[in-house]
Amino acid sequence: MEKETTIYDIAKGLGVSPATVSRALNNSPVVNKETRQKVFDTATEMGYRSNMFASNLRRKRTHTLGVIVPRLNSHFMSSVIAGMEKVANEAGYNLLISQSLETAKKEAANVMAMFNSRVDGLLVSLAYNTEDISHFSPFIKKGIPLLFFDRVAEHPKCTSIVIDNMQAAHKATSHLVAQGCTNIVHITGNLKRNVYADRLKGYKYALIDNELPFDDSFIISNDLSEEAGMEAAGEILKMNPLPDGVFVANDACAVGCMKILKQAGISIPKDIAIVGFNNDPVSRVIEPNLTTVNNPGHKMGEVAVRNLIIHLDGFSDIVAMNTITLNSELIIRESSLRKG
Amino acid sequence: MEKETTIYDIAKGLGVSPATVSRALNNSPVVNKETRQKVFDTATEMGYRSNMFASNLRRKRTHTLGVIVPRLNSHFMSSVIAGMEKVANEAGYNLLISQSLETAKKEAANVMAMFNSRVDGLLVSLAYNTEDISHFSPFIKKGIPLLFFDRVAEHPKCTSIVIDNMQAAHKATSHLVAQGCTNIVHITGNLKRNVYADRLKGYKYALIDNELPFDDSFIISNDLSEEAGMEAAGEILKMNPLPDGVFVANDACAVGCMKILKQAGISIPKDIAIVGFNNDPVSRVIEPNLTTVNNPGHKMGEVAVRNLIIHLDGFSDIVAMNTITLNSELIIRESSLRKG
DNA sequence: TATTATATTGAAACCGATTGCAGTATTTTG
DNA sequence: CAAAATACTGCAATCGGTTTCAATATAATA
Repeated sequence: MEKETTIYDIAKGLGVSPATVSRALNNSPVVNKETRQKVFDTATEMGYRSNMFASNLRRKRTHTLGVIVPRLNSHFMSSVIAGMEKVANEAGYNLLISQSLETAKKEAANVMAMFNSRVDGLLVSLAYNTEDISHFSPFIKKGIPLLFFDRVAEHPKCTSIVIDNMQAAHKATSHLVAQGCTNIVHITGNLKRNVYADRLKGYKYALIDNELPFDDSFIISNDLSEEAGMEAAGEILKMNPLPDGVFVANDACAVGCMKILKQAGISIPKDIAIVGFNNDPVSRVIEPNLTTVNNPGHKMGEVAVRNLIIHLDGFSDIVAMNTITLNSELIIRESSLRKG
Repeated sequence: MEKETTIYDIAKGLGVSPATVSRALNNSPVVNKETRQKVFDTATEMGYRSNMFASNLRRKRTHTLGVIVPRLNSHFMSSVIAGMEKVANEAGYNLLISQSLETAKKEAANVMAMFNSRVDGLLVSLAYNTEDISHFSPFIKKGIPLLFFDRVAEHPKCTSIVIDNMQAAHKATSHLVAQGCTNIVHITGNLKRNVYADRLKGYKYALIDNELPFDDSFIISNDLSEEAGMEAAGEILKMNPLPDGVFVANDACAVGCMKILKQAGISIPKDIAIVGFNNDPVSRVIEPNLTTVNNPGHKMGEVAVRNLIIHLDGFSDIVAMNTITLNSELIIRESSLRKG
């Protein structure tokens, strides 16, 4: 196990000082071009690699971004992460990723771990049951940039990256109405999370705008898992009269719901039209194919990291914009098409 | 932006030396229990957090594991990552994750990045077109543990975590035979990757063991995407006589294949029985539900990281086992059930 | 030619935790 | 009571870059 070469070795081998080597390796303009070239040459020759700890210790920058997500293994989230990784990698940043497994407790623990790892910035999508964001205060106090995406929290110092959930839900619901639905059930998650609260609002306003009654008893709230969707379908089947449309806040739950409805002999979309949310791969597999809202996860990840890095590199000391909204669009498939 | 507190601050505030503070914080047995308690108290009181760079610089350990995967946004891979994250987090390790996007070039770049980040160990699943593993030599030369999972490479110094792909494929194929199939097509990926080569072997030996002919023209090789599956279905439809079974090396491709076959009026499983691989969520959504091999991604991630950490913590200086094989099982669903 | 500006380099002090070695105080043993 | 063992604690070097400040050499200007 040979020893690591350091700038001191390079310096000795070249008869210059470590200071010069350091400057040369960092492309400092003050060092002579020939010297720099010589340094680079011997560096590669000796198999030198920079010791990031020494560097970080001195510079107090880690070039590492923390990411906390509820779960890694959903299509949407892994797309987000993929987008983040792409941009971060290109910009020379590392990603430290952890999952809260949907609990506020683990989220708080992860936040502290990230804090102790001294990440340069933190990207967060909140857990299902996070009540308040006081556990992020170490970051806010220290002025370390904190950025929320998808499941966001309001905070004057934090940027949020979202889609317009209300508008998307409005479109989805209006689409159902346009297809002739008048009794539309909405299945949603924890209303403390903006994404679900906003989708509910969009649903509600769409009904109102279309002069349909809004009825609390048409709202089913659960954890949006596939199993929960199956249970929700059971409830729907008991309703009298039977609803003729269902807008579900994610695709997994919509799929579970569809499975049971189909088993019960309901024809989709003829008896009940269904719209999901996220555009997960399953939405193009279930039969009939699921109408859904495309949630641009990959792009969201890219935008989030790019934004954070720009901020870190000091190019936008201006007032960081507080909310960035990405476009999403309704993808209409057979599960909701009752006309033409 | 208040200044960071260091062990020096704690030392000063307590009238002891930094050395004692360091030892106390690391639970060294030599320091007096009362002293230790006092150190811990003032540490929390002053809002101390350890500076990992200083510590890493001195100890030459990063407590960070590198992970390189082909893509993050597949169900299998995100499950693996989730499992890894769980174990790593519990053991106080960080995860540095990057994706090769299935190209050997980016894989090599990521390896170097990991090397320069001085990860304590590296976990890799190879890219689609990686030809040799010479780009890992910096790790091997330096004796930094390198562990492959799923898509592995043979190397005397590296541990591999896999499932028994050959056996799984053998079971899958034999199952098709047991269902009365005699003309079985196999759709596979790049045969340089063990997973696909082994699945092909399993398919082949199953045919032989069941006294069916093995025919090269029944092998379709592509990139296993859903689109590729659709194209493959086109080829299958042109075959004369029409095959009565298809074993596909992953679920996404199997799904694409099924879509086209169904469109063409083929009845699954009556005309053609189908088996996939991985047990992706789509396999329980497509109709008929897809028979597939359960690939325990989450567990694979857990085992990989646990193994690596045990190795790093020096508990298994013995001869590290070279291959760990996890169990997988065939999950039989309607897409292949022609009897009983 | 003397003076000033410019270019390039080096010495040494950091950054913050860890650890070998030595020192002191207290307790145990002979 | 002296000698030896035990229990803590502190000093100071170390890890490997970065950066301030001063020094020297060379070129430009008066």
